[in-house]
Amino acid sequence: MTVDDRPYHHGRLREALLDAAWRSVREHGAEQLSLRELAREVGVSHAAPRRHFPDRQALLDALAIAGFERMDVELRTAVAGAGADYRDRLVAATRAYFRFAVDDPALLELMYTGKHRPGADAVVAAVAAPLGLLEAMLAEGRERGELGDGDPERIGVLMFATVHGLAAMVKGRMVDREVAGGLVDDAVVRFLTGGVPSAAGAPGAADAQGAAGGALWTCPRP
Amino acid sequence: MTVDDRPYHHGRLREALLDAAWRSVREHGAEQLSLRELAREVGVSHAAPRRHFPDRQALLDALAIAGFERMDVELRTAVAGAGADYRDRLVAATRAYFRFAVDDPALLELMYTGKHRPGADAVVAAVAAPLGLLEAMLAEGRERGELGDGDPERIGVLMFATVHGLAAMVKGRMVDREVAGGLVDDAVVRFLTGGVPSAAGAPGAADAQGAAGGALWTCPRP
DNA sequence: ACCTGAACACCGTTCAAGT
DNA sequence: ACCTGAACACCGTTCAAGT
Repeated sequence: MTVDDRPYHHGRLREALLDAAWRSVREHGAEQLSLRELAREVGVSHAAPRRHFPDRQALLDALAIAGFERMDVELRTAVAGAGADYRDRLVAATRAYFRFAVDDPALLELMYTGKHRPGADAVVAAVAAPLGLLEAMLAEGRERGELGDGDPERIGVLMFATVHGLAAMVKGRMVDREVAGGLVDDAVVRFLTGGVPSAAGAPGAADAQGAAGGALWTCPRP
Repeated sequence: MTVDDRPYHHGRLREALLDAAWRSVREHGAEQLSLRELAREVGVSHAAPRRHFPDRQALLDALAIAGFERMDVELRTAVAGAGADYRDRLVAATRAYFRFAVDDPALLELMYTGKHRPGADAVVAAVAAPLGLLEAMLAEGRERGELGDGDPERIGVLMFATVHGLAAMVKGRMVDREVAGGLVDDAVVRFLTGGVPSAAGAPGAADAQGAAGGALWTCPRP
């Protein structure tokens, strides 16, 4: 894995630590992350990380910031690749958020818990980029007359809450990923068309429900 | 605070530990909880908790179970005190969940992370009670014809996602509690009437928005 | 400039021993 | 039956010292 006998003496330690930390958080959650284990994994003394991250929280903050940056890239890439139609691009954005949240739930949690910790200004600043995309898309929808009589800000908050909440339910094993994904698509379309998200059968959601035909909830009920 | 010189030798240790743990989690989160500090606080040796909780996780699980039980009580109390009208009772239930989630976010997180950990059967079982209430209320709504043409199961999942998501946004300081609470009421009513939750002005939500008049989001944007 | 090694104060867990 | 005290292996953080 290493090029020579002293692999991390030349400025790659910071990146190597972030890389190992990301894998550790992804697999075991931020709570389990151990600086000493990270240092061992990377082949460096336990005090070495201190040069790059003053303490454990600083490393977690850096990870959270990188997470928001990656989220922003993924959202914008998804929107750019969705073609010209406004609704397609909005669906692509919400799908990308849902996918990010479901694929890496521990990172998302780290991002939000890091954000509302006092003194984490850099983390708070990092959230502005992806949030700016949502705002821009809703402003565009308003201009295009795609939002009906709805208030763009209310639509934005409720859309975020719905997608975020459905992702949380998938994380908590209350609904299957595919079912929740179908509900995301459904909800977004209906937020635009003015229908209620709860009615059956939306453009792209039929197949997600279809064959299974049974219960939506996956948790045991009385 | 104590009756005599040996205050916790007679079976009250378990309750005292859970009580201290609940306060600690509520204030600093589950991650920060220290068994040794708890034992110190309660006035007992650091090994004493072991008689009642085999390890740290067992104490957290007991706390999660107690959390679901308390949630169930609060939901049912709220519904019972809301009068006879179906919609009032449904709004009362969602308000109670929102209130629980916003008032004690660290406990809620502990409850859900504890739930989807392998081997936590007792925690999984405890979630059935409050979820049963939601299911019963939607079944009643269907019988009463209050759900329009919507599928009760889809309405249930989406309502849960919306309320849970809005509570998460309050926790993350993305929206104010009052604004989110107004959106909860609004969304529930519109899930029933068949309107879209995003449109402006719902029965009980006007005042929550009103005076402030400004932005719904409370986080910095570009 | 970047990393090491020893030291300090904490932690969860275990286990023989006390009452 | 319930609790104590010592022990073990970990942890984050600090700091003088090495290259």
